[in-house]
Amino acid sequence: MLYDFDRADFIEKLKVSCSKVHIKKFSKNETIITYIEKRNQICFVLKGEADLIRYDLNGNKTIIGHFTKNDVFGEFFYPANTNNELFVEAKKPAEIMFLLYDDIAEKCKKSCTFHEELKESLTNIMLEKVIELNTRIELLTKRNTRDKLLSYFDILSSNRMNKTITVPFSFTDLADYLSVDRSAMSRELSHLIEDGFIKKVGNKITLLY
Amino acid sequence: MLYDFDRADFIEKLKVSCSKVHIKKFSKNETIITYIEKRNQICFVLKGEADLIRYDLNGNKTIIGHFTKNDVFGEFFYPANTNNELFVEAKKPAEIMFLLYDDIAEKCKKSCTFHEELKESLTNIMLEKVIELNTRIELLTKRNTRDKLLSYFDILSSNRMNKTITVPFSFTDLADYLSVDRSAMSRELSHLIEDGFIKKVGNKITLLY
DNA sequence: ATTTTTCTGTTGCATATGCAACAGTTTTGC
DNA sequence: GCAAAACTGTTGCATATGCAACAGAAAAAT
Repeated sequence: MLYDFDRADFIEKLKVSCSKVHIKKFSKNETIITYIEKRNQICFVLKGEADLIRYDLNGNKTIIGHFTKNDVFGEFFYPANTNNELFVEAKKPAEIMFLLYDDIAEKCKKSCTFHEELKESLTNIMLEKVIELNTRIELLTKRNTRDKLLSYFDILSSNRMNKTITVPFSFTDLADYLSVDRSAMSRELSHLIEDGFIKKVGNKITLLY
Repeated sequence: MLYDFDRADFIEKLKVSCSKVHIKKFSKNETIITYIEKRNQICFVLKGEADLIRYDLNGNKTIIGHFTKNDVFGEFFYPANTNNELFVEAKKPAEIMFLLYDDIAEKCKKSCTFHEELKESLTNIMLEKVIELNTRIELLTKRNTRDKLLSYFDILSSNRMNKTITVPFSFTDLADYLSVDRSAMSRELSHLIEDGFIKKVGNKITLLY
């Protein structure tokens, strides 16, 4: 069944048994890929963390996605006609595995022992990606900063089944992720504390409701 | 190659040769599905138009997605743990084809002549969905209403390769789609006209830049 | 250990946005 | 064909948000 898919297991298998992949290390703040030409590239995070970042024409930065171990990204998943500068940057020392979709679809047949399984896994990865993106859309469609913050905390909280969560961003980056001004978000965090919705110690947030 | 995938063709094939699908007609404003239980349902628009709608706890309406002929939707693509009321509603008289993922993955083998192709097509559909959602995220991360409107018009314009576009929504619904207040959006449209960015006749918009 | 850079929480101010209300128009339903 | 409902553009007002600037704290670089 689809929802039992074990991505960690799949990535490990791919790493050891497919000759078409290659792996590269990146130090902090290094650019992993830019979104301009490799229409069929798929990337897997083996270690570390990375952000998908956009700068628009006004210089506003937006964190489109935040990726950690076993997450997947790449231009393969992105519309080709975007006008903005897009790139993925390592936020912590990272190890990334690269793969071309064409190698799965066509040429890999001889070298991989689990070619069919690989193709099916790709479907699973897509599905997870779709769900991840729909979650993000739910966040971004909230009408104000307060609701964005609360929704974001809610999602983290229910994922980890814990009322206390550790924000995996700096608050500067969280603002870019929620697509709001940093100082305005900071102010709203203070209000949430005043109003008794949350408790905040460093980057640990406890939901009080 | 993946980017040559012909979804219209695929849907037609599925319709005539798979015994597992069923087709149903809906009149305007009728609810097609609610997102609560059918975790593996996939829906195809054969005719008409439909919106994926969310009402949050404050009663705010958001149009999460807008679907026309050959578009795909369904709870299969949505995170299970969402707290909001979600449903798809026909905006024009619609004909929808329903399919369960499990039927593709397992049981369909005997009845469908093109089972393998079907599975591969599903990957393509997922990929298109991912790209569609990433486009939507680009829109929603714009910091203000003006940029959202211009981005939205840009996307329509480049899709149809025409500086004049027909907005497929009422302006009321467009506001819900961009996740902004209707009157504020209306005001901003007026400013865009004043400032010479666009021309507007009814629901036809011409980009002047 | 020391310097430099980044992050954080604040605040004052300008402005964009949300909200409510209204009237004119268009669309829908009967 | 008529009445009801939905859509549209506008406005006044309250407020949330963006923007700029600042100082102290924390983290990174040397």
